[in-house]
Amino acid sequence: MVTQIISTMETQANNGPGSAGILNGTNGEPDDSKTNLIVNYLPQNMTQEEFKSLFGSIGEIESCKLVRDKITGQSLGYGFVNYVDPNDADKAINTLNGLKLQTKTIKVSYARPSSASIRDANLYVSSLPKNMNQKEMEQLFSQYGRIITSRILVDQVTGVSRGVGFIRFDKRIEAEEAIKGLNGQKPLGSSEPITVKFANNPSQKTGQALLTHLYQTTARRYTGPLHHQTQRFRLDSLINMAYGVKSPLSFLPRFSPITIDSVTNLAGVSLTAPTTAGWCIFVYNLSPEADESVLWQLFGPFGAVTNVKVIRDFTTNKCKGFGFVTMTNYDEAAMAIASLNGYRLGDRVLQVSFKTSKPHKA
DNA sequence: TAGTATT
Repeated sequence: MVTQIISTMETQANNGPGSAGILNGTNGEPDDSKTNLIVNYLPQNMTQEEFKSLFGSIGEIESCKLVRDKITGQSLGYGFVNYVDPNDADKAINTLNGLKLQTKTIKVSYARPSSASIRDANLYVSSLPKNMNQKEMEQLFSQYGRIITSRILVDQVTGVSRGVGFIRFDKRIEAEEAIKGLNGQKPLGSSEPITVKFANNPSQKTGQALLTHLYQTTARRYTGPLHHQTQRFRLDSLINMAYGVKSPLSFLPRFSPITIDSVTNLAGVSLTAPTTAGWCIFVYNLSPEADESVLWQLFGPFGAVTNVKVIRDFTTNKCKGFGFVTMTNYDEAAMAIASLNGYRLGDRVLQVSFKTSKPHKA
C-alpha cells in the first residue's frame, strides 16, 4: 500500500481540497471542500471575536466557529472558518498558516469532510528510541495510512526526546492497523519494543476539568478576607465531592423549614416548597445551543440530579436562555448554586438560584 | 507515560 507521507513539522497545510476522497453532492451536503478551513494550535485565550476578526480580514466569511469545551466553555484551541469565496480560503492558508500568535504557531488547512471514520484516530506512542526524530517516526507509521499530525515530546530544557509521541491518522481504521502492526515491536536497530495505543480522549477528563475550573473560578470570586472561611469551605467541599466524601453541609437537616428560612432570608426571596422530586434550580443565561447534557454535566458533580430541562423556542428548537435542574438533596443543591452562580460558561455568566415562586397578581 | 484536528 502506497501512502502519502505528510510532515507536520513546518505546520504546512497538508490536505488539499477534495483530498479526503469523498465526493460532495452525493449526500445532499453543500460542497464546502474548497471554502472550509480548520485552524489548529490557536492560543488558549483567543476568543470567538478575535478568531472571526483575524480570518475575516482575508475575505467574507460564510461562517466560523471557535470550538470550545461544551461544559467549561474553554477554547479547545482549534476552529473552523468557511469562506464565501474559495479564493479567500486559499489566501487564508497562504497568509495565515504558520502565523505565530503568542507562544503558538497556528496551522491553517482545508477541513476534511466530517465523518465518524476520522474520529478517535490519534495514537499515543511511548518507549520510542531517544534518537528517533519526527520524520523517522512518521516513516515508521506511514505504512498504515495517511498521517495528519505527528509530534515527539521533548524535554523543555534540554530539547532531547522523551521517547513519547503522538500520531494522528486520517482514519480510525488506519490507527487500529498501526496498533496491530507496531505495538510491542522493536524499531530497526532498537532493543526496546515501543508501545502504541489510542491516545486518551480529552472528553474523558471533563469531570475533573470542570472541578478544577470551578476550583479556580470560585477561588477568584471569593478573594476578600471577610469571605475567607466561605472560600475555604466551598473549595474543600468541591474536593471532597470529587472523591465521594460526604459533604460538610450534611449536618444540616434536609428539607428542614429552618434551612429553608436561612436561605430565604439571605436571598430575600421566597422559595417554592420542595416537591416530592426534590429541589428545583433555575439556570439563566444559557446559550441558544445549550442542551440537557450540559445541565447534567454541570450539576452532576454536586450530587443527585433527578431531572434537567432546557426551555426551547417552539419554532426554532433553540434554547431560550434558561433551564431547570432538579436535585434530590438540599445541601447538594445549595452547593451547586453557590458554586455555579456567576460561573462563566463560554462567553456567558450563569445565574443560578433556587427556583422562586412567582408573585401572584392581586 | 500525555497533547489536544471535525463543527
